Amino acid sequence: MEYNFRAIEQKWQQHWADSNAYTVTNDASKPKYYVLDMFPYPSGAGLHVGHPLGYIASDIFARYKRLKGFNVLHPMGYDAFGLPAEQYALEHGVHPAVSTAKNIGTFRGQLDKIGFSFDWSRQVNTSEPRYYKWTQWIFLQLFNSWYNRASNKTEKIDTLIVAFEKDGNAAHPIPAFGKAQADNSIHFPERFTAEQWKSFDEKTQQAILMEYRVAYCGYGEVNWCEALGTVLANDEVVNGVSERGGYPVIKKRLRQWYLRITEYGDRLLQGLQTVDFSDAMKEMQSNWIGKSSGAEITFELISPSLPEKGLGDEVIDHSPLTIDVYTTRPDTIFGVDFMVLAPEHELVMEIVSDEQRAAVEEYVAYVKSRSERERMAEKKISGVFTGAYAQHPFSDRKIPIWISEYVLAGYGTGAIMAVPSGDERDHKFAQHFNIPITNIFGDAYTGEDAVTSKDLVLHDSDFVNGMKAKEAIEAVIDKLVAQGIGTRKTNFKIRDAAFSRQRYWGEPFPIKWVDGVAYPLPESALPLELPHVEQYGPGKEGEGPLSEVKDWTERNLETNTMPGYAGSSWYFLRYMDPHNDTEFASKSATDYWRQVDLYVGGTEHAVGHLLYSRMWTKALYDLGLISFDEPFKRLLNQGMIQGSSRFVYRVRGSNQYVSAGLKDQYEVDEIRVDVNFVDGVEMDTEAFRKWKPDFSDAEFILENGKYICGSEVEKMSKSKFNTVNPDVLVEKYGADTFRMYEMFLGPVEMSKPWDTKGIEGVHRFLKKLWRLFYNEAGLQVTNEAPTKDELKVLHKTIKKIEEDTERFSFNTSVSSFMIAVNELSDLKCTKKDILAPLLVLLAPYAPHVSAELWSAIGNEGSILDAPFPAFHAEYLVEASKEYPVSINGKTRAQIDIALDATEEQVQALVLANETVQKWMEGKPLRKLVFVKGRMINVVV
RNA sequence: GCCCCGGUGGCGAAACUGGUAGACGCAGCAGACUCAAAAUCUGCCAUUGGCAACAAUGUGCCGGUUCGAUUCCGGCCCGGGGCACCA
Repeated sequence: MEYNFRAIEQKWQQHWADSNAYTVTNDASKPKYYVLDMFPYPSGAGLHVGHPLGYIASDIFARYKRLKGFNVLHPMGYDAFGLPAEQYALEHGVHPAVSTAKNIGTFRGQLDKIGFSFDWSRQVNTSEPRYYKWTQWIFLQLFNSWYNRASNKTEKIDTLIVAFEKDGNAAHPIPAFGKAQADNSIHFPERFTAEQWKSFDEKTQQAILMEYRVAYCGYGEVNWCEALGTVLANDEVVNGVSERGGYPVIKKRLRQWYLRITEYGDRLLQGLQTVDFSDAMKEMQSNWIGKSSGAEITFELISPSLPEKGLGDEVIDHSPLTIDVYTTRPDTIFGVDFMVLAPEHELVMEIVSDEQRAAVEEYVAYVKSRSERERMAEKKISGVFTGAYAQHPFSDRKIPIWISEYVLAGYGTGAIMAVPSGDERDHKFAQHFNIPITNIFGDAYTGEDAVTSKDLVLHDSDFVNGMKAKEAIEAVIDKLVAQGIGTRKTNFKIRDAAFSRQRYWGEPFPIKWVDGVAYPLPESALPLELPHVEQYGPGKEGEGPLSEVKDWTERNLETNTMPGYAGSSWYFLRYMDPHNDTEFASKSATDYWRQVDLYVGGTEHAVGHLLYSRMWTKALYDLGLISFDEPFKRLLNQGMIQGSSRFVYRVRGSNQYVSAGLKDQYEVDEIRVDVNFVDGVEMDTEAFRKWKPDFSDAEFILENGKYICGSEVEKMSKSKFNTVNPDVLVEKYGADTFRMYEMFLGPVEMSKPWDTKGIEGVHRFLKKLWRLFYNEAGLQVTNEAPTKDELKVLHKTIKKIEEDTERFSFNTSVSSFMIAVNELSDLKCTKKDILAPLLVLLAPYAPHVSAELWSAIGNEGSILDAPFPAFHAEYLVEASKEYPVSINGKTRAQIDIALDATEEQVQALVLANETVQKWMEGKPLRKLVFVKGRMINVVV
């Protein structure tokens, strides 16, 4: 009987679907295990072989855990809202709801063929009202919350109102004053008393509360993408252009919704220590959060109204202007030679001298005109002196104040103290503008480069002379605090996340505007359904398409929609209880499933999705809605599968195509060809002629009778003709072969180019496995007792598969299966006691063929729930190899031995070993030295 | 520029806390079966020298630690990824 994979796979996929074999219950009696894939947005392009890589890895692991006796949650769904889905719809002139539904259909069909164990009864789709009802609901929780820095927790906004009524905001200063003012006409002080609070009208009170809300609306500099007609979050902008489409992005001041993720910076950083992410991932996240510590120092301005100018009488008697700077190196304070303000700094126009005013205005205008992209592309040194001076806090030096675009308005205080001898950028700036440099590092500073080491003693630095950075930083901060002119300060690079899009295809905000105040809709109004519109392209400047919907604007509803990451920030919770109509997920469900034990996906979401979901989880945790504050316990990043493109070489001006080895003899043009009719590098010239009409009468200049293509590894994409469709491979070799081959390519975490060539080897393995069971005469499996050799093969394999699967080394697992089948073939093993457990081991990797053979040899029950075979070390205990070694003239033997052997077993084995006996020559055994798990040194 | 990760046959790769480097697979070569082909099976397959047994060399390069280094340490070269005026 032949291995008929098509019939087998169809039969079992049907069987498992009909019997709901993958449906899981929230069964608290079994230990749980949650394996999650990053859900896809259903693009219309269809899958290529790179897409299922992570899904196959997670499927193997989920099936493995199930065999190990866990109740495994392994769901799948669709991230259907957001820019990619909408852009696809726009490009194809179809309504996003229609294209999304169609793409989901295609996607599902492709996935089903590969034989995944997803519990589709738990499927979620972020664009369905019954799902986004709860996205909106969670948004309302965030809107109705504030971050209490004192308790370090997200709390209900009511608790803040109570605090205001009692003590004003003395204990809870506004986190970023002015940031949340959507309406510039409302004014309120930064600090207020209880009485003041009570005296404010509703509008002012609401404006104040907005300054605290975790989800808030305000004016801010946002990344505006004209081509996409929307605002983008920082992580959606790469090198000054949009991540999606590569369109230019400019800074623009707009009304925007934000998430106050900055308040969670410290916890997001600390939480990284409790999760199992790769070092690279943790580093990317901590770089993005960008915590630094130092001091904020107040510099006092020297009044420009100097006596010789004769303006003395005119000066109003207010206290002198001050400028706060942030520095991580307060120890270098005696090296301050100038200060620099960001051109956007609010004091620039106040401090500028009359002589410098024109130059400063010109420079500010110039900076404003420059796009983000230009700034990044040409980092030339630029700046202007303001004509103003500040007083050095500890000496009588006059510090000139400059402005320059190298100082960013959005970080720290938007102003710095410049220490050219201790900072590269300050050094270059000083050199460029010929500002004299004070050396505080003695001989270590040569005048060429700034000294950035923290391990050198300071010179010419008054009370910190002779100290190294660490000590001096403390000394300076102490003195600043004592004099009331500075504080210890921590800063974060992370900014609040822009949470609104001026687009159609997203969750509507459950917010209503009344007289310039945002009010939440009542829960009973959820879901607030996205209205159907015909015109869903970008709307008028700063406003989304919803602003064109009359019914919508009449109800004064918010016209922005939520960004793509809204729905994906909590979907892992919905899988736990997907049909719940009264809660986003019941507490009992979230308490049972808790964190995702294994999350599989690409690294591209490092600073977007992963950070946002971590933040949402922390907020929900603080509010008592779930009982864990990190969503993902362990993260596995699968590598990218690259395409391997093929080229032909057309002799210029002809229809002759020359093989790669001979192309240097001609003047040629390089043309991409579809990899699917190239076998390795040898092209099927007939298929090429048929490919496009242009090539139908192509002639070929061959080498050794073959046409050899050129090749290059690049990203897999349709336009490069290097995509390989999994459907084709599944049709030709079967899902089991495809799954195992994807794993066999190399470590999952590693990026590698796709190469179809080797798939035959894996297919041969499955055929060989099949022949252990069946020959021409039929089923050969017997109930005879296995031999020692057969048991050894089995248990060696159990051990390998278990270890390798646990550490995600799926490629070596596949090799181990091949070795096992080769060895059992050599032993002509047909024993059920060996083959049945082997099938269980194989079931996660090649579920269909395993199930077929498992039932063929008369096993009861489903292989999906068969117990994972137990490993017995005693079958492996025997010396397999000896190596004589001479060390320092003494003879030693090294013996390879079973890993799990007990000490007595080792003793017995060593003494029985022939080689050792020979060396010992009757002398007593002196010492056994374990060298490495399974190796021992014998000292005679 | 800074921070990660990697560099092993013709190719994809393995070697888990230092212990026979190249498992397993692809490609290649030789052979068996066959009228023939496919399928299958067997053997060979790092480099150099040799008919051979064998010998020498060999995990990007240079040096170190060790009885022993792909693995650990120091310095360099190359490739991939991330960050990039964050004071």
